[in-house]
Amino acid sequence: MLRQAFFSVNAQSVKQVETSAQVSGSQGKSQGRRTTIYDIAELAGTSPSAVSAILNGSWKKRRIAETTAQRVIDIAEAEGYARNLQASALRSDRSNVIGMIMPKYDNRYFGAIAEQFEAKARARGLFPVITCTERDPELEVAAAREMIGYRVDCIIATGATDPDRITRTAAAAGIRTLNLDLPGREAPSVISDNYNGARELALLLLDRIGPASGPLLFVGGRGTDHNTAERIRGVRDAHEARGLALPESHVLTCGYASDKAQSALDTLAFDVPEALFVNSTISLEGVVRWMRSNGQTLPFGCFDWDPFAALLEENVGMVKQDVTALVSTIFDRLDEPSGEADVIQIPCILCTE
Amino acid sequence: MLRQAFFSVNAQSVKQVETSAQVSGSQGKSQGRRTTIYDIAELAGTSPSAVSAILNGSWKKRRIAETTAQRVIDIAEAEGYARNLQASALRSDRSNVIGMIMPKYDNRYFGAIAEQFEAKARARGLFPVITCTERDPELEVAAAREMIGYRVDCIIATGATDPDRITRTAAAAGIRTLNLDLPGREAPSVISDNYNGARELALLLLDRIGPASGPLLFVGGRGTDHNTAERIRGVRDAHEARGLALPESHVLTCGYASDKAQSALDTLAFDVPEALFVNSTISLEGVVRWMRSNGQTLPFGCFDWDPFAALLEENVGMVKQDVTALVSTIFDRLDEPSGEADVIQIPCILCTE
DNA sequence: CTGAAAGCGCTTACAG
DNA sequence: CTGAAAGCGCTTACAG
Repeated sequence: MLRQAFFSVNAQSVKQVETSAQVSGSQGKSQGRRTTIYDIAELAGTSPSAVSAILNGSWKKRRIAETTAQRVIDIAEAEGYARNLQASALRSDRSNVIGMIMPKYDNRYFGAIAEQFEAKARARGLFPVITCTERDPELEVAAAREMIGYRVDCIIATGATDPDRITRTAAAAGIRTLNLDLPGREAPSVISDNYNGARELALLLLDRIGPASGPLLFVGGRGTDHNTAERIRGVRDAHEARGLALPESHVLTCGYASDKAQSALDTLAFDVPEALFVNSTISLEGVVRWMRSNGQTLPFGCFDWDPFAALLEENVGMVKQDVTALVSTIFDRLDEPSGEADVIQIPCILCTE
Repeated sequence: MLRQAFFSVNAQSVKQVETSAQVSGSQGKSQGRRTTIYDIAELAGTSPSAVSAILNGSWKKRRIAETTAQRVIDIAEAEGYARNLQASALRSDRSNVIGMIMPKYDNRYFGAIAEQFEAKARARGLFPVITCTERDPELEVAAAREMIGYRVDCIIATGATDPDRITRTAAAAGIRTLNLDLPGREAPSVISDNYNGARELALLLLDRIGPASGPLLFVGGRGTDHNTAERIRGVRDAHEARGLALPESHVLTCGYASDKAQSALDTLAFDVPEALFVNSTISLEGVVRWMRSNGQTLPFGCFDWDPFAALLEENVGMVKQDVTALVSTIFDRLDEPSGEADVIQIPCILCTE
């Protein structure tokens, strides 16, 4: 670990830092109180009420003189005024913060959801706040409680293990909840059409390996979660459509961690089938690692898309969830009046490469 | 798009939703005011001050009767009380929120930083808040301003285009700033040792293609950003160490988007060199797409690691940045007294597979 | 040892 | 049309 003055490693600029330390040191606390609307009111020769209205944009209805408004805005700028949004939220009972709870950031699906959620939230004038809870049910409610404490306007529970618990906790504080990716019974949900996505991908795989070839091996996910259950149902129906059966032994719901998938394959009690249906890119990491270390090159399909996994030679197809539609639909549901606790399903896109 | 009652698609559970709509409707607003410390004080027959102390944990120093404390805690629980953290922060001038600004969520490096940042923040009793700014300098300061408005205790600017602007904006409100991944001159920074990581990877590539083979092609990144400049310097020095020169024409700093990398290769004015040094997994996406559509299989090395890209046949090596060390070092710097604006560099890990 | 009171920085009906 | 005043839900010195 190297420790050095700024850019000193860089041959291009050996210049030393001069002001920085003092600057950051002298600002803030030592400079005394932060500027408030009272300071600005005094400076501008008007009332705090007027300043408040001008600075939060509600002044058009207040018929405040254009010149006063401009003066106040200029002074605020010059003073480096930053409205205290906590105080504002406390008083007005609207935080303008929208929270999202997310399991992980380790795949493109959740990453894309996070980015689009933030963009859409900002477009509505809301401040987006995301927190990731590692698929841990306790952490999920703890994070929800925290967001409730900060009085967010709404919580979107993405891929939550127990969305209904979050909904009930939030409801007790008068805060709405919406479910994304994994459905709940007590709040509106938007999820992918897992059944049809999985069914199409399974048909593609079965037709690739040919009619005489046995059943697929399903790898990954939690047997208890709604999406995995639906995908298994889709895979099973695809088998049936081709006159095959999917035995229980061929369904390895070993969880989402990649090691789990790898060791599930290592300890398989029978010959590995001719093609694999992998239930997430995370599980796929373990599957491909297992193939590489066992000299196998089995065709696979994966529910969820990743740009590099798509380029692997064994890849037959990937199901890409329609993040744009998912996120925009969840924002539409924010506007629904009462909030029927039904679920909207969004079709997936099958990417064959 | 299907819209349906919960689970009605699912053959396993056709049960209809009964209570949900009413439950979420009757809670909150319609139920009247949310519970406050005054309500609880009345219920418990004690003072709001005592309730406040008990519920925020400061009561040990206040020698409050064990029984009173327990009674208050039970009542709070029963009433579904959620402390208003805004009010608490406003009064105590400590929000206990720590903010992070992040460019994107579309690669494993930033995803891992986000997860570890959150874990470490929670371990310190801080509420982590991340917001992603799409490499847009204006959005970066806008997001910083927003966080300042909510009076976060500290902002960590990760991979920021103009960290110093964020530092100055925050300093005006008395809020500290720390830089991660990309350094600034006006706040403490923690970054990867880009020079040595790039140099080692370039040596690996050069030795792979052999002594007679020409220079590498450097693809991706912004010429203006510190990390890219350092990596180019490392690649250049590696060439020199092998008695080669890296011509300017072989440095394609075409930005971070994958399309940019692809079209930079498409419009290359000379024959493509024998191996590529790719300056991020995002650029690598475009590079590999270009190779696939041009029937090329050039060995590449990439600065940044991705589990699937690592398995591509053309991959020679990937530089994995040490996220654990980066994040724990940035939290160490949070504890430093004044805040020297120097930069600490963390060595990278070269993954050859 | 405990509670009453002031005040954090805003917003917003309300009276002038 | 504008400003004084009350109050959002807490915390914390301070007096009893």
